[in-house]
Amino acid sequence: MDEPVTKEDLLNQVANGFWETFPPYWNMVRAHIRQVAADNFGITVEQFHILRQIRRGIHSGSELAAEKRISRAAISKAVDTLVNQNLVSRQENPQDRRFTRLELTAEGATLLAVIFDETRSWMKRNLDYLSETELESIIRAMAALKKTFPE
Amino acid sequence: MDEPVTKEDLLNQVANGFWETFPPYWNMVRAHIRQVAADNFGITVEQFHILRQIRRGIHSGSELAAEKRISRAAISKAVDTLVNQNLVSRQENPQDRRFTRLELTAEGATLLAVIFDETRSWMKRNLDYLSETELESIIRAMAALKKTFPE
DNA sequence: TAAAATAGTTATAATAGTTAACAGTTGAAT
DNA sequence: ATTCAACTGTTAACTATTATAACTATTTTA
Repeated sequence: MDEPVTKEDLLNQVANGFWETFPPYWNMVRAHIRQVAADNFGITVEQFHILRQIRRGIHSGSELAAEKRISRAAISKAVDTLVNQNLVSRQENPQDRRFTRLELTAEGATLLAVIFDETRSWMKRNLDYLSETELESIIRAMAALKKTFPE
Repeated sequence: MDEPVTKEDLLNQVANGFWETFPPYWNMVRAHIRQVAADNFGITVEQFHILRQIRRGIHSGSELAAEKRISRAAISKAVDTLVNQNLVSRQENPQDRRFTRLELTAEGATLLAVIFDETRSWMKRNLDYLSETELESIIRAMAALKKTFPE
């Protein structure tokens, strides 16, 4: 009677454990990004996320707003500052002229790659304390979590 | 040669998979909290986190600031609004009068419990699509991740 | 006991978000 | 074909959140 067996038990364990795991880990990563991105490149964590989404293939403001769940107006202003820093370019889309296609500039792509590399190294150093079995469970957990995303 | 075997491979899989998993999941949860907390109770996600930390046993502003990695001044103002809403009380600490001990009021504790319950139900509905094996891998992954936290 | 350190607050300024209103563009229903 | 609805992106006005710096009060330490 010391092992959880029912699915209900497992669901409760995940729901309860969530708060002690995800927010602290996420805060830790954010703090690292903030340090690397702000101290070395003068961009904020939020700007980093916008650059990241553009690299992922999200090229319109509305999609960015939906992804980050903030207003289009807020995205418009945030993109403004990235364009002023020459990290992002706006281009008219001839197919549908309502859209403005956002692209990383060469400078933006390089900056993002540096931050990603730095963060990957830091993350790997951090995870190196774990066993191969533990790493495998994290990989399986990530695959499972993706299934719960909407749409 | 289609299965990863070295630890280096596993570390890379975790570091690369991170971005497609943690930020979207965290955004999803945040959006849910925002909806429940804002629409029903008029508090923001950040205020919810402060209430949550106080319930966890963090009772001073400086500790809250360190945990959330924001300034003491910002915490002071955030606590102000929670006190004005009668969700948190400030009490002088006779042992060390520099400190102000923060406590949840009865109203604050109730509100927090309602949001937690609601979020747990939502999270469980969401995770219900997963198999027991998948849920177990998430539980193991959370335990592993905790080991990487500092201090 | 004087000096350094700590907790918390206030004032000011910058940043980032919101809603509302608007212009331009596209698609769809008559 | 034309009008109407929907969508994209922007601006304006406002609010909220944060940081920095200066300050008070208190405690610790050298």
